[in-house]
Amino acid sequence: MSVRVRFAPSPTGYLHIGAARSALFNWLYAKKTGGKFLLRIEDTDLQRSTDESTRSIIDGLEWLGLSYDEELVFQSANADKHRAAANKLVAEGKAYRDFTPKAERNDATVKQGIADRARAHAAEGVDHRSNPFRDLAGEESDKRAAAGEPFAVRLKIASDGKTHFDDMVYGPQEREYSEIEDLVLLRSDGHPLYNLSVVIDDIEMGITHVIRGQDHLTNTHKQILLYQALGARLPHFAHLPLILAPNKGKLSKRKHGEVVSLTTYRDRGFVPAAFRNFLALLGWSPAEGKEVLSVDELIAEFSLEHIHRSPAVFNFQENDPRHWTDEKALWMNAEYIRTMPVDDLLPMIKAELRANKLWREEYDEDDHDWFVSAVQVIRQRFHTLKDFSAQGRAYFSDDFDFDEAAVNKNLRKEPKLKELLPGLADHLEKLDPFNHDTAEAALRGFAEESGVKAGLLINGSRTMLTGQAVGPSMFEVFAILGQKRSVERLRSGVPWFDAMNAVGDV
RNA sequence: GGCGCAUUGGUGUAGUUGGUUAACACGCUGCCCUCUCAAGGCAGAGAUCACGGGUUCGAGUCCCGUAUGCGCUACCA
Repeated sequence: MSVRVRFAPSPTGYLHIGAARSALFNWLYAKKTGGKFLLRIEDTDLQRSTDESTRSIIDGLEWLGLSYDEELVFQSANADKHRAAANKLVAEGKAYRDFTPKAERNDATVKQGIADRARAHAAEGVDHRSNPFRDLAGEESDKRAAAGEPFAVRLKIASDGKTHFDDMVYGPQEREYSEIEDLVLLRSDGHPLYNLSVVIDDIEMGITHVIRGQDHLTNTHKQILLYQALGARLPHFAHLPLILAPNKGKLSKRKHGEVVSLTTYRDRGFVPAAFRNFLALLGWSPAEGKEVLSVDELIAEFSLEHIHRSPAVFNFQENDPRHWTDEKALWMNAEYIRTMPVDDLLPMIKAELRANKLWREEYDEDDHDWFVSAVQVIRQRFHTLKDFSAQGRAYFSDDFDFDEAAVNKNLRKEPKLKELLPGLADHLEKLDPFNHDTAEAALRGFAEESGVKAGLLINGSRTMLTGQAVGPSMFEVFAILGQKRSVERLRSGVPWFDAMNAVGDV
């Protein structure tokens, strides 16, 4: 039987990186086994589900390159099937109507409420099979239902025995029935609940392997009971270790903000392949040590056996712009930016420049070769796509900012540069041809005849031409910017002439 | 409260029939390269493998206990 896996997020917000990783692992498993990867939106919680969120999930998967097979399934569309299944279980005596009035719960205190109730039950000796309606006669139950009395439907779980399954990641698991309450399948308003819906939908969609977060590990036992009650064949289960915050707590948007949202990485200039690669390494590692892996390599290397069981910490420092997300993710992105095939990178840079009004159509036409060579040079030290429009701005526009510290360090510190730089411009202007080597010879010659170190002119030029203190080799910069712009910028004197006497504001 | 899962340097991980100085990547430090910053090369710091017992000639690897963290326990998903 061929593999069918699914990613089943609930559309109650942005796509969380933990969920994105689940999607990735499901997708990789499908590709690895030649199976199908399906997407199901679990929107049964109507109050909290939004179209916007669904949109962002789909966009996020697309951005990561995780395309799904077959039609997108909305769980809410199957509600009737879920209800029918529950009613069938009632008719078969495998589930029962519970006429106990619904207890109101406050979302904020549920966890505490659960613990309190459990403690109280233990103290009073109340067990999970003590529901008074559990063994209500069928006729009586039908009569009360027909009379319009509200009821929830609960699965009737046997008093003795245990469920077990062999998790593909966590190994053999078992749980006593006595630990499991008769779970509610249908709310008293007829609304099907999560455990019922997933099981029915997974059966319906022919899912063979359920790969999801470890937070569902213990729920699996309840779902197995449902599969059995429904007489359905069990899928294989594989649970994934959770991704935690640096303090080993839960990673949540509430507490940690946008670092946990996949779209943040897109918006902050990540190359999708780089982030996908990084995500793949959270909780899984390839058999061989190699960590930078193309999609094809990921697929070839991927196996559930190499997923490990302890939770992974997603390392980042809040309030520190330099370490706003995991350093390894940042490194991975830089690695991709400087080493990936330039043709794959170009469209992303184009989009970035376009968004900042720095794109010119000539870059696709007459100036294409120039554009490629400029990218080849500057991408070497960039970390995100954003850098192309920020630090890289001077390569694409004459309107760029000067870094204050760079101006102080490379220009203001040596007043002689006020004359030297225009002097250098005069020499460069005469060059024919103008290129890396001739520019270097001219600069070094001029430095010697002026009695100054070449480095002084080089660093001064860097700041005059790019506004920055750091960047590629200066002669490469001259070559990229070309003779005309190099000469103009050397003569412009903008950032420091005026500021020398004045207040220092550029 | 109960049940479950986990615990290897700061982080991600390797180590899966128990057997040399616990390996790799990111990060960090230093040196080289050099016009700056990266990249790259070289060198280095950093782990009594959560803790305590036990089994064994020998344990990160097996067993028991403890602690800590996380998850589940709901007419949430």
